[in-house]
This record gives sequence, structure tokens and C-alpha cells, in this order.
Amino acid sequence: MARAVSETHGEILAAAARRFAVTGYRGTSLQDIAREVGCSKATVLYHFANKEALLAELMAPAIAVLQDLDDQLTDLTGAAAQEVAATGFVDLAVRFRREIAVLRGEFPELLCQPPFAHIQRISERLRDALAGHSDRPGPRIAALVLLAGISEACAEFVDIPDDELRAALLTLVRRAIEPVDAHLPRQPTTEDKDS
Amino acid sequence: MARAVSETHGEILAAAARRFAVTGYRGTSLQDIAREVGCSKATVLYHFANKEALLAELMAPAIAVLQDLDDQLTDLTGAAAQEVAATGFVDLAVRFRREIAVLRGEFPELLCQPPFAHIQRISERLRDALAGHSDRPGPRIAALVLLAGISEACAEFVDIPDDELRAALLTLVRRAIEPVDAHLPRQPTTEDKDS
DNA sequence: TCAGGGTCTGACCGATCGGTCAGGCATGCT
DNA sequence: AGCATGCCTGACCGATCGGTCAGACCCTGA
Repeated sequence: MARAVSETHGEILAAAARRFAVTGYRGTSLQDIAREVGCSKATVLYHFANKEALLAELMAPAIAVLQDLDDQLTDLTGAAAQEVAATGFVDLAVRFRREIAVLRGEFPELLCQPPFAHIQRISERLRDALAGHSDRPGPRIAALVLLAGISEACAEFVDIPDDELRAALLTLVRRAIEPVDAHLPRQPTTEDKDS
Repeated sequence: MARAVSETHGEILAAAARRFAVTGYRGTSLQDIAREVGCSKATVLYHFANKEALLAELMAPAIAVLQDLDDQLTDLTGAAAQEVAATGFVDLAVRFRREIAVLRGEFPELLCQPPFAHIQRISERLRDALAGHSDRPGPRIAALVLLAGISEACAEFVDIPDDELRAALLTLVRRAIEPVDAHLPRQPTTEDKDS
């Protein structure tokens, strides 16, 4: 055997992503991942400190983008925040379909752990922004339905091209979201989104 | 101890519903349920043949209503099917919030078992009806987003009164769904959308 | 009084989980 | 040659899982 470290490391990561997306984090054993890679379970635990560290490394890119989106939202309010939240999350969900699928349904206990503790707060702020920071139940419910539904849709429609899926989701969100200010029409808000 | 059979039976059912809704089916052990009831794990398995039977009995009422909704949809097309699917599913999701929460995220393996095998087909038909039986990706994606999002929202907003939640969800669905022309069933407006 | 059925339990089972550990096997440097 | 280092593995560990089983504890009816 004796492959290059980066090679095996990456293979394990890819295999874990595939298995997690199908059977979930809890529903996938280290043995399953090792079998898919073609190595032993001990090898998996040689490259990753434990199962949770494997998940953390798998989610890191998506979490980084989510963090960026959250940073952008801190300075925005009203319709601008709605627009950035909508386009930002749709883009993120489409790009990281597989990672989103992993987290689907494993929230309550998994996201309380240290590596993911702040995700819940970020997603709450995201939902708040999408609801136009309204405290009425209508917009808040709509925001949750859309965010959760988009995650599910991205996890399900794996065979649709990125841009087509993104366009359909954005159209849906724009139609479904109540603009926060009636007299202030929704506009693209071409904020410079440097990365 | 020695409570009446129906009493303990119901208590186990209620405790299981509570635990499943929080930690999921796979994430809840029979020991957890027994601890919440205040009896032994063996007692749980005295009242229910196995863990899956416990889940099946828990979901039976919701599944029955879902089956009814599916039956109603078989004779409908176009806008009528959309309307019935929307109101029917929103009503179902609001009424069976806790049961919906259980199934959230445990789909791929759990719903393949005999007691739940037909749920997937029903939910596909439901999604199809909500999409106005269109084969364009836009409506189909929108239908999935809404169905999944509604499930998630009902599982999350446990403290909102039924009618308020139902009203908000129906408003959202009506705004988000593209109404299909009643006199033109399935108009192929897809003008070279392929990639 | 006693038999019998319904209810409940502790003890136990095999399987599987995440994780540890000592050591094998290459490779490369001195 | 000798040694160190990185990669990998089989064997093993304690914990927990779903599930089984013999028997204890009621209550009731004969």
C-alpha cells in the first residue's frame, strides 16, 4: 500500500462525504468509510483524530463561506439584508450540496459540539435577515421554510446543473419573501461583494 | 407498579414521540425511552415487539391522513390538485408536527422498511401535484422546497398556535407556487432550457 | 386457597460502535 | 549498515445498541 499521505487523506475525506450524504453522520460508521476507501478503520483514525474531526474537516470550506456570509450581513438591514441573505445562501447551498446534505437532520445534538457551535447562531441570524428582521410570525416562518427547504432541495437534486438550480431557487425566494418595506421596492443592491 | 396496560402503553408512546422529535429515531435508544417513562427497557419491549414497531404505531395516524390526502389527489389535476395538495399538506404538517419531526432526516434508510415503504411514493405524488404536474425544473424544485421547508418549520415552531402557523404557511405556499393554468393542463413552455 | 394470566424486571446475549496500541513495512538520511 | 520516520494494520478495549428470557409480582375468578 503506502500511498502518499495527501492521497489517502483525500480519499478518506471523499469517501466520508459520499457515505455521510447517503446515510448521515450517525448512520455511517468508520468501518463503512474504511471499506469504501479500501483501507482499515485504523487507517482512517490515523489520518483523523476521531470521527468528529473528520466531519469538521469535511465541513470546513462550507462553514468558512457561511461565516463570510454572516460577516456581510452584520452591517446590513432591511431589504438589502434580505437580498444578500437570499442570494448568498442560495449560492452557498448550491455550491456545497453534499455538505449541506450531511448536516440535514443531524442538527440537535451534532451542532452543539464545539466545532459547530456557532453554526446555529449564524443560521438564526441568516433566517432573521431573510425575514427582514421582522418579529411577526409570518415572515419568520417563511424564512425558515425557505432556508430548510433550499437545503433539502440542494441535497436532493444532485443531477441538476448548478446555475439552473440556483436560478430556480432565487426565483422562488424572491417570489416567496415579503419585501420588508412596501414603499421601498426591492432592488439588486449592488453592494461590492469582494471575497 | 402494575399500571393498566393502556396507560403504560400510551406513556411509552408519548415518551418515544418526545425523544424521537428531539434526538431522532436512530439517536434515541430504548433505554432513553424507558428512562423517560420510568420503567425498564424490557417493559418497552413487552408492549412493543421491537423499536420499529414502536415507530410504526407512533406514525400510524399521520400516515393514515397522508394516505387520505393521496387518495384525494388521484382524481385531480392542475390548479385543483395544487390547491388540495397545498391545503392538505399544510394541515397535515401542522396537526402532526411531532410526527413530522421524527421522520425529518431519517429518510434514506428508515423509509425503505416495509411499514413506510409507500410513504416515499406518496410524497413524490404530493410534490408532483403541488408542482402542477409540470416537468419543468422550476415548479418541481419549488414544490420540494416548500414541502421540506414546511415539515421543518412545523417541527421547529412548536410554540405557535395551530391556526396561526397554518395561516402563515398557506399564505407562503400560495405566494410561492406558480399557479398552473386550469384550462391548459401541462403547457410545455420550456423553451430550450437545456444545458 | 390456589391456579392462571397480565404486567414488569434484572440479568444476560451477540453485534457493533468509536477508539487505542504495539508492531510491521517500506523509504530515506547519516 | 544502522537508524529514524511516516504510513498502515490486526487485535483488542469498554461502552452501548436492540433484543431475549426466566421468573417475580400482582389481581381475579373458581
